[in-house]
Amino acid sequence: MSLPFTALADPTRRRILDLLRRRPHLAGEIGEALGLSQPGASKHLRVLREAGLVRVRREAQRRWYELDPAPLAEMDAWLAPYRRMWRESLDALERHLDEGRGPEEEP
Amino acid sequence: MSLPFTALADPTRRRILDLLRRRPHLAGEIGEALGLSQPGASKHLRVLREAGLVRVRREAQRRWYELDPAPLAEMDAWLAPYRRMWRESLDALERHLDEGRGPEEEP
DNA sequence: CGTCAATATACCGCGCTGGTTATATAAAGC
DNA sequence: GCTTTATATAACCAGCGCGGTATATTGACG
Repeated sequence: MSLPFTALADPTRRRILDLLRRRPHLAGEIGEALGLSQPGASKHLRVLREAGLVRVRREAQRRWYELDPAPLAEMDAWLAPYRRMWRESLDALERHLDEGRGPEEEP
Repeated sequence: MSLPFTALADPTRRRILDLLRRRPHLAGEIGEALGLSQPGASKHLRVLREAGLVRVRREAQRRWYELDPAPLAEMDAWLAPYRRMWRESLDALERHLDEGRGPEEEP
């Protein structure tokens, strides 16, 4: 359960997922899009693969990487009980705004 | 924006947040509850503080730590565009089940 | 003021990570 | 079969992260 959290700790890997969210990509495309060395991209993709966040489809020498969002659902499940809490904060802010005053500091 | 992701990459820090979700805790309570050395707990709490995930209230020598869920909302915002995707997978699974067959492998 | 209690910081060792360069693998094309 | 193309792995290195022990800080209390 911990794997997706550690995989997403790296901003480069989050950018990779943001790419794959639009459409599947070749490993090479990903590296080029993010300005990575070829082995650098390959290593990040391995981490994402082992976290179950991407799947690979072979086509000759090429590797099509595509997103598998299932582990993100686990993260979402972890977040769920907290969601209530920040909703409450936002609601309080809205009530404050409804009173006709902004949330600025008192002078 | 990256700070909450790296803060949550560590399972011990996620457990700390799970504690704080119920009620505020003293630093010492947290360390004891998780079987950490006192400085170990203190360091994790610092990381969470710098990520904006916890606030501290001083009371004599004691420090009450309480959750601030706001940065989790940022993570949730990052997750949002993916949510649609795993929902689709779940829907497909449900349709499959509705057809009267489980999702097991074909023999 | 000295001591105790609660927490934070300094420092250290080590394993993991992210990045690189060099090399291996695998398929395609000639 | 050799070369090119696409990707993966190996080997190496710098640096960070997390764990611990030792020490500093801060406030309460006598």
